[in-house]
Amino acid sequence: MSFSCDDLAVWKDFPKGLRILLCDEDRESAADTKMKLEAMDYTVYSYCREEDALEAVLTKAENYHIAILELTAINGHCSFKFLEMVKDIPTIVISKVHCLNTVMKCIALGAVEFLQKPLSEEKLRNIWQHVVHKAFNAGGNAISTSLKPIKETVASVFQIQSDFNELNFEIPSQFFDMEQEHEELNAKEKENDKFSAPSTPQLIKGERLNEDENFQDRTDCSEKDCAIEDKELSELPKCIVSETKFVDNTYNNITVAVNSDEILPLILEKAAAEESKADDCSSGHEVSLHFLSTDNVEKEDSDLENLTKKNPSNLNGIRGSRRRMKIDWTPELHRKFVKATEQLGIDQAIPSKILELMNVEGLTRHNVASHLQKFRMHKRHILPKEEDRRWQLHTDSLQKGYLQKPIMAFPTYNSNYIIPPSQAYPIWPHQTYHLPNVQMWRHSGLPTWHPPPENWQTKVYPEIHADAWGCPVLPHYNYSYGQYYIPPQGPPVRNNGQDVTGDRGRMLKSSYDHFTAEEVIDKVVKEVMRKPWLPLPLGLKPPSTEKILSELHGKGIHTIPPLHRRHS
DNA sequence: CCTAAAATAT
DNA sequence: GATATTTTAG
Repeated sequence: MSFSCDDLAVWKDFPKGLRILLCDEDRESAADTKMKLEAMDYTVYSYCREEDALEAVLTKAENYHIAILELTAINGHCSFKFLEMVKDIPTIVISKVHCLNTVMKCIALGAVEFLQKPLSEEKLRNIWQHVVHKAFNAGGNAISTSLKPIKETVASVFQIQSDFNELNFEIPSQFFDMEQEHEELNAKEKENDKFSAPSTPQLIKGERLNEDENFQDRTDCSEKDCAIEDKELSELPKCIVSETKFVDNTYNNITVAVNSDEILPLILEKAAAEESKADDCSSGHEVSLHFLSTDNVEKEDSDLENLTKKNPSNLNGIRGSRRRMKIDWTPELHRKFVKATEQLGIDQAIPSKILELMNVEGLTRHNVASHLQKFRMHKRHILPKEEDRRWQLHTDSLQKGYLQKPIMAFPTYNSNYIIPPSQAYPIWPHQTYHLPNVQMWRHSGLPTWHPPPENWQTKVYPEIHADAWGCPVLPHYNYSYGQYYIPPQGPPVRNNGQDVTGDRGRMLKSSYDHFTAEEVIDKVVKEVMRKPWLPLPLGLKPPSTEKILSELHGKGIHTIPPLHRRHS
């Protein structure tokens, strides 16, 4: 049970009765702290050993609203086990240690605050705010009601960057992936300004603003004090360190594009959903990024509680994850990508340029590079080398031009044909379109293979795209499976609604006119190979035994084990 | 900065 | 288990 806004709403004399887990090895200070807290009508559960505290939390996390953990350097080393493991309870670290590195690490590990011992009543008084803060962030009412569109969000992230320079506070570069993280960190600063987080005079943020030295130079802490050395800090796994940036990253209902599998993606996705709604209305069709998250927007269960249940892998909380938000390569986005790629031509189509041309907010070069990689692989798969070669032998010069470029040919843009926006893309199946449907053949309007029309290159069949990534040719399939017949045009063959193709046929339904010929073939081949026992798709004639045998013979296979002959 | 390959997430 | 995307490494 995570603490939510609802809980807060019914809590009469909040924060009285706040349940605090206190873990301090120093009995004296523990007692002192406990006393102070109890004076404020907090309920304190005190532990001396980290292990005990940990066990208590892991057993019954809902028992505690907030944790106060003392960090002691033993032989110059601190244990961060608690911070590492406990993710769903706001944890305040208290310590005598005060070197920035240690503080940093704690924050990186998700601590909501770092308090210098000895603790004063003053420092402890406002710790309840962390609980509230968490409740707000738990996806309750406040958040769901007024989400900003993601575009704005992202935009704000970028604008903020300029503020950053004024801070004079540099995060060691090893902390961040240089592309965007700075912006994200900054967003945090800005957000903080808007809606101040619980803080005490010694909050890190304050230090950042005032400190003139940069982080690396900040080694003024004595060796004793500084439990963690720079080296160790720098060796912190990025995944952990990068979490720094989303500590307290959301305030109020404003969202910042940062990493978190839990809350933020949900928010972002909602925002994205809202935006796409808006897009539907306006025909302006700006491409925007859609971030994927683990959880489904449609479901309105945005409670942290629910979220955390769904993701038991990490010990939950707002600070669970590290991965960058996934980008949903929607058909629209992909279309932009392809367009940019086309425009650049094969030589120039590199991530940075594509990115530039695409001009999509928030998209990174990495994203593009990755997509490009996939795109190329896709091509490669569709036009395997060997087939490629064969193909060349059997085609006229017109086509050679395309195919000689081995794998990743970027055909020239075909100006003779204007692709209707509605049909031209997506070139790939989108996640939501799901699987190959063999019956695509019926609708695809693919030309009968063998005699390609002379104007092959310029003629575009209704549902074939002048795909940027290769000629819409179907070489190898023809080769290995023999001829197939597709009604050259006209309405799809329905066969009186009867499903001649059995199981394969059932997969019909998606809109295959979104696919290129290649893709259709690719899918069919895959499907057929996956379930060879099913009948071939309508119009696809199985190769004759003779053909197969001679083919195998040509490949040096002269004997066929009985099993392989069962169909003959 | 680019690409390929490995790691992860879905 | 396959696929999509991110991260890492060269």
